[in-house]
Amino acid sequence: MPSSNTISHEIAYALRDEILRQRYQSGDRFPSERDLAARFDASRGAVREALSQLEQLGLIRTQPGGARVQSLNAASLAILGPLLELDGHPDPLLVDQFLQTFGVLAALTAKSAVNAASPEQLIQLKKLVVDLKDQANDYEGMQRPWLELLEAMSAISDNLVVRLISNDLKAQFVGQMLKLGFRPDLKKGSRDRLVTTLRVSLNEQDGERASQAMQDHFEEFREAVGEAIRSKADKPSNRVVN
Amino acid sequence: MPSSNTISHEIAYALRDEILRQRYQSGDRFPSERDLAARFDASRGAVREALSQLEQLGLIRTQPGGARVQSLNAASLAILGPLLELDGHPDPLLVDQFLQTFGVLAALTAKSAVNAASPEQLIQLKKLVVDLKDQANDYEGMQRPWLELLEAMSAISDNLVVRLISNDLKAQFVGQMLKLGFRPDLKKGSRDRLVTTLRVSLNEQDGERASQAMQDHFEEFREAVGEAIRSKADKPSNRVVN
DNA sequence: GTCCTATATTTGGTCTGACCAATTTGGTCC
DNA sequence: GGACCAAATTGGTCAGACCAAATATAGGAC
Repeated sequence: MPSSNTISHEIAYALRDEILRQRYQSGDRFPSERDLAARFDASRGAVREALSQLEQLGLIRTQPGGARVQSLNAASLAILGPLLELDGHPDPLLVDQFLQTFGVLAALTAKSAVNAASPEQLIQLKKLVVDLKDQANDYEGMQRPWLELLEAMSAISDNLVVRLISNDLKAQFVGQMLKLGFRPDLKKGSRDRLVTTLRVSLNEQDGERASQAMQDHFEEFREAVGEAIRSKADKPSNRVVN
Repeated sequence: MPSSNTISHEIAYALRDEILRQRYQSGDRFPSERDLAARFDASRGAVREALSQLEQLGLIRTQPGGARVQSLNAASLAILGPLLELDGHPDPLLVDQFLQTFGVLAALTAKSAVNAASPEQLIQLKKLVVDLKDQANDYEGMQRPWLELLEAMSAISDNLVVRLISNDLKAQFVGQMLKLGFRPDLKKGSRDRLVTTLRVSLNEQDGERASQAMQDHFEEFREAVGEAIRSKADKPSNRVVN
């Protein structure tokens, strides 16, 4: 439950949690800085720095006269991580949406990468795909070449927009998953199919096909994760909506 | 140009600009808060709030002993906007990447929305598609129903991850485009094709087809924007003096 | 009673100056 | 040259104060 070494981060963490748990309605007045300083037994400066963080997250909007809580839908992408760890276990729906989104971005990356790759880069990618196939079946052993392949494709496609999104997404999601010791296992058939199709697409430099392979693969992965989550937590989750 | 009413925002703006212009190398020491306070003739508190913003953007990392500049690739999505307006005119490559990314996300939204829509929602969507067709040819007149359609689809598909990404993306990109008085015009044929295909997909509740239509439309839009930028970029830009 | 306006209060934004703890830095000693 | 220790630097926090914008309140006009 920790989240920081500094007081301002602790305050920000606590307040962020309250907002994410819908303790305030969108549009509500937020407690004044002086009240918060008293409540957390901190200085107004520390509170202000915490509020500054919440403002960057798009959770509140400050203005002389008072701060107000904003709609969650207007928030920044950076709240995904906190949202995922709200109740100690990830919300299945949110995880599903995450994977779906990450899937289309990965597919786009694959398409661009394969289409734009130089001959040398094609060779590099082929090598990584082989690694993917030869790798052991344990989770860590398989995860590394997989991430390497994604990273290589990302570097080749050189799409800063996708990279920035992936930064945020990965930082928040992967971190949460690992923290929970979460290892969905992917059926071997799915991986083999991916490897085969990727190989073909690389040989023919057919980005569209690579994209499709990636998309299909993520689809299967998504289902595997969904099952894993369902079997792990039967407890009802209170998803935050709207 | 300035960018805010408060001093801390102004400082953050200036420093962000310098970092984005590669004035510092990744890993470099950042000037101390006291130095910055002296330089901007402001209090240390105001500087600290500015640095807090930069930290949220992932541009710097602070620590007792000194702050350091981080790699741009590790930054948050929120730097896209500032990056777009760096030299007064948007970087064509970045704009292209943006539209490509936004396109696949819009396609995903369309697929989910059409597949998940209730009968009433299908009717609503059809209505919006008709609006799209009937609308006048001027830019503002066409932009509204288009945004309304996207918003409706986003609400129906209810994918918080995509929504959050789109928030950041739209906030930064659309704002920049409008600020530059940028109105790429889309060939009428492209719009008609989109309307027609969307109609069919709605009638048959075929998400896949809606997705494809969206994707194709964005592709054409992307090319139109590319041309518009190229034809505009000939004018000399008013560079900021270092 | 309702509506509008002028006033008082609350609130965010900023400043000054101070203290602590962690990190750097620089020099010393081996 | 490298390991080690002391001093200077730096970020994190606190306290109290002032201003301007926004809000809440009281009062008057209808």
